[in-house]
Amino acid sequence: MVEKTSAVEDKRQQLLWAAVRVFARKGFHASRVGDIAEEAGVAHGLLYHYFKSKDQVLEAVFHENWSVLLARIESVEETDEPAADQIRHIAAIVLRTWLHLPEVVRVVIQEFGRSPELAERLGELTRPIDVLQRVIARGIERGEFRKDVDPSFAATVVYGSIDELLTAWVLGRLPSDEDAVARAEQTLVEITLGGLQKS
Amino acid sequence: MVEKTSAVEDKRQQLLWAAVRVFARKGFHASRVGDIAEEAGVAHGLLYHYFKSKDQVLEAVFHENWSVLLARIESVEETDEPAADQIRHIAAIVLRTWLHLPEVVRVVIQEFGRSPELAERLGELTRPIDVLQRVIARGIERGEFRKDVDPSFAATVVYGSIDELLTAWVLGRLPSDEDAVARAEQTLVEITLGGLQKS
Amino acid sequence: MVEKTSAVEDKRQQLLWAAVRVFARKGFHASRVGDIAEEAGVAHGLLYHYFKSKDQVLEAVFHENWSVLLARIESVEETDEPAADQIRHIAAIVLRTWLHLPEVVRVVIQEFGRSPELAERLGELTRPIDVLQRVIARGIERGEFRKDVDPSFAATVVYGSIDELLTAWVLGRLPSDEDAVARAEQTLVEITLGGLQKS
Amino acid sequence: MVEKTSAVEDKRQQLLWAAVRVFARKGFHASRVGDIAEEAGVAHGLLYHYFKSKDQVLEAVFHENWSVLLARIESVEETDEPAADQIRHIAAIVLRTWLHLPEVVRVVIQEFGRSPELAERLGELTRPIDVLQRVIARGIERGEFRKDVDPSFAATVVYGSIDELLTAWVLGRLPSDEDAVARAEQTLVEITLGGLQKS
DNA sequence: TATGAATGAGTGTTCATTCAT
DNA sequence: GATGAATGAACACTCATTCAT
Repeated sequence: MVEKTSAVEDKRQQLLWAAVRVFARKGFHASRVGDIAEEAGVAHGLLYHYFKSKDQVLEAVFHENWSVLLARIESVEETDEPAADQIRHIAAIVLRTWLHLPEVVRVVIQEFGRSPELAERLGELTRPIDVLQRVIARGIERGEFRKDVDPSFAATVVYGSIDELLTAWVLGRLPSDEDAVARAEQTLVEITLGGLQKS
Repeated sequence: MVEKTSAVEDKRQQLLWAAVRVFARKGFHASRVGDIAEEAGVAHGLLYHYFKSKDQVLEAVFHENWSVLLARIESVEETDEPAADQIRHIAAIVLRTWLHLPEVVRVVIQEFGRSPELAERLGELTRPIDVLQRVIARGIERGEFRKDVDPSFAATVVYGSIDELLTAWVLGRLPSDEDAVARAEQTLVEITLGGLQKS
Repeated sequence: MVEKTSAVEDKRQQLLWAAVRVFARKGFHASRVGDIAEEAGVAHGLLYHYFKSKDQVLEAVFHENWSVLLARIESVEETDEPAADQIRHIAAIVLRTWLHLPEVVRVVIQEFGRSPELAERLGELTRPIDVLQRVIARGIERGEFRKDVDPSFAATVVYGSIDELLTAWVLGRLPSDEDAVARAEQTLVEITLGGLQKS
Repeated sequence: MVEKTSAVEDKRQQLLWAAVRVFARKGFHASRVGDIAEEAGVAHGLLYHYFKSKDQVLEAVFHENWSVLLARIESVEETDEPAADQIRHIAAIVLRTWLHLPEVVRVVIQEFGRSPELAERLGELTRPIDVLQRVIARGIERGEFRKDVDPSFAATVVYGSIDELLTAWVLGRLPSDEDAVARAEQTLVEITLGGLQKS
């Protein structure tokens, strides 16, 4: 019975992974439902057993990957580390996802970054920024950060840096091997927290 | 004759502006030719008098907006100001363009900043991020910036911050009146150059 | 064993009743196999254990309901009552079936009464209208009805009246409680016969 | 310019007539959009210039034919003829439509008669019954008809007779040449009124 | 029996593009 | 120039039917 259930879940997952790969390769709009089914090795009709529409597949790709990430990001908030370390951890969580699930990151970055309507419909997209904002606000309160900085601006800056790094990797503009990722994480935190200029 | 020409240019411009607004709202792929024509208040057939195809409209948006912005950004490189000021000016150019032409900024960032195909097709014109990278590299050479930071990473961080601010404005997540824009510009440069942490 | 068999019949009957209700509501063509199964509370695959196809379900509805009604109608023909009473009885049989099995009556009238293809496929079984026609013809022969009326026209008028009453009930245009049904039966016969009978 | 407008209307009308012919021949559900376009001699895409969907074509077929009929039926009410003549005229209007527009009648009878949902959506379908009901009610008031008959039942009987005659013609169950139509009209009124009128 | 996953032919609909006026 | 009717390739989606479990 366990096998039965998992077999069912398998097909859904197969389709979802196939969709991620196809979307990552050709973009959502250029991907046909048949491509996804073919990639998954099933008839295209089956896709409609598990998803209501092609759009819903994209949403599922998002929800079922992003929500995991979100949970992990939000758990960072509960630690009593210094704010700087919390930011470091959040950056690490997001950036390392690139190493495990590059296609997912590619799809999220390319499709959601390019469609404001879509991004708005899936409001959760911005929740990492909210976490960052709270972390920074607490850092300011505790005297760990400068008082003259607006937490919402600062959070936007940090998140934007993370997002842009992923974009650079997706587009192949920056090296993205394991080593480079580790260095990027380090540099990102150093710059946003310590600044570029000599102090 | 001047009037005649300018009248002609008017319709073309109307279509171009309409395209920018529509692309900004829905993304290029999800925008239909009919949407653009409707937004411009003309029949959709007219679009094909001025442009060869929908794709060509996007290219025109690119050439006739991006290149202007880019020229201004590149002109910053030629000054002999300190790198910090150059970065400040580049940020100011982009962010203030928001006040005049928010949709143009949005489309440029969204479509051109994230599409490998487009970049290829349009001949990989220089991107602002490249300008930033050169400015930072020169800042390091001249001893104005820390030596232990990779210019390409640093440029990504700065550019990402700008991008995310614009995104926040587009989506209404942050205030974007003239005052807020001025403060954002200030904060952005302060953080990326000086860091969040107390020094 | 009886129970076993009846349990089997139960599911088949459930499907058949469900089909009748769904057909009555949406018409045969617009009804999906899934609708029937859902209405019956079983998996749609089960339908194919009991019926070869969706078409066959309709045929079964026909054979297992229409023929019963028809047999009762035809039995009226065998009595030696006056034609007027025979018509009265036929109307009563059909209209009162409404009280017990409104959907069956509806489907029978709707689909079988109006579909040339079906009539052909099902071997053009005798229709109530034919019974009425014979009854009226005999009434004329026996001098009970006016001689100047074509029995086929007259039968059409009587049958049409019945049909339209049922339609009005199905659509809720006329009251259809037990009392109203009794009165309708009375009025229908009075009007159609009032004209047919010698005055 | 008149020609231009009429040419445009022509294509819409061409499609509408084509739809009527195709629906009459194969039934709505079995008719493909391509069939209609082919019958009209245009590309199938054009259908969507003039109609929102295949369903809407059916509705248009109905509205743009039935409403003409309705107007004529309702105009009968305004005359000060005896109720019997008014009924005679209403029957004549409907029955003679068969001679001019047999396919339209066929479609209305077969599709709307078989789909309660559709019939309900297009409530106007029943307005002839309402007219008949008012005519009969007035006939009773003026002492032209029996007082012991419910006008709504009586109207249903009369309308049902008309409807069933058309159905019989559509299905070829009764002769429907010009002569037969004239006789049917005569007989129908004789029978239904013979019963309604004081004897 | 009973389920519902799986199939795939069939079809409605969209939309970039063309073209007569 | 300007319009919007006309085209048709391309695609998403449905649903009757089959079949492994």
